[in-house]
Amino acid sequence: MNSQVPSALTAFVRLANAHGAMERAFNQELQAAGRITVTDFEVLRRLADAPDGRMRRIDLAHAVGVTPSGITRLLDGLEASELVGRHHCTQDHRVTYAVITNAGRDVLRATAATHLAGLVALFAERFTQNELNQLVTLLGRLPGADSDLSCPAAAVEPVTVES
Amino acid sequence: MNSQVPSALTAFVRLANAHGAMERAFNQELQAAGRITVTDFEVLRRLADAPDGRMRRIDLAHAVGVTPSGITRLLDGLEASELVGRHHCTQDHRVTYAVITNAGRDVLRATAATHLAGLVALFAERFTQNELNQLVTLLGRLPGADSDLSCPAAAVEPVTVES
DNA sequence: GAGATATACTTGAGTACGCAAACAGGCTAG
DNA sequence: CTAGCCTGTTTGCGTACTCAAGTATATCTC
Repeated sequence: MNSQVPSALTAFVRLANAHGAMERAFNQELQAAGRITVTDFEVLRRLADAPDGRMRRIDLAHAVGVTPSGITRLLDGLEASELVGRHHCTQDHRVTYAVITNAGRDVLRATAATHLAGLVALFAERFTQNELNQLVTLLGRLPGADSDLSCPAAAVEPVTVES
Repeated sequence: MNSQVPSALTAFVRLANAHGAMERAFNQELQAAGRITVTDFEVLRRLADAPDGRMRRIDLAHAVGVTPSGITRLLDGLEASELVGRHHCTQDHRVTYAVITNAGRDVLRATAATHLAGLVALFAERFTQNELNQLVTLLGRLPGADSDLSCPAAAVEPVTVES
């Protein structure tokens, strides 16, 4: 194992371990607070921030970093708990929107308080604001980066949630 | 969503997305090269680097960031493909070691070349050596950090792999 | 306007974990 | 020496995805 390798490997391993540990911790926290997972939380957050509280499923999938089939199953659960609804696009019948419901916003509010506090505390304990910013920009260069698509193709038609 | 929060949240989201994207990419690469996953690779690598090519299962679990039950199932697979064997500790009958086999070392060699090259390339494309070091130290402060336990409680007794 | 191709989404089957509980062996205190 | 606790491991059961393949719908080309 030659001598150029180690830092790249270490970076990857640390990334993986940190992600695993944090995800596990936050999942428990969120499970306790509102019976949702970290990914569910991300979905609700994205929807709540999007215009009209809705997004195309595929954009949502991309935003939270799962595959199209992943978002289907994920939303299956959230639809079953009535935290999001679906809304068919009248212009393009291929696409359907995921729409956050009032119940969804309630759960988001209820969980956001403790979750975000925990998140902030975790980072505040270990980094100065400066270091945190550095971390964010460095992570942003990695593949799969947020791409923070500010929800294109939304805010087009009136919203009517079904089911 | 108040104004202190965003960088912590962004850090976490980027971490998650980067990890997901990289893991998926490397999994495909490794699957093609040697029918193993990223986690399998990590296990083989750790074992190969450990004295006598063996580690206590629980230390291994911690090192690669899975739970004890996770390591059991993970090693089930590697044992089935004869890439690792097991070795009972004669001093403490609770513990059993995972031992890398010759076949395991072969697979590791075969996959390491391309995998590590890919890893290095990925980082080299995006970061200077300096930035990479920064990233590594910042990530090292996150929970679940490597703790690089240099395999305590190993190198004690003669190794005899069974089945 | 008829294919061909691309996009959005769903479904079937499989996998890689996790948690909680069970169990076995070891350690300590009386 | 025995009762209680701690540690290492496995097992049952559940879940959150993945990939590959299938179905609609849209778009592009001639």
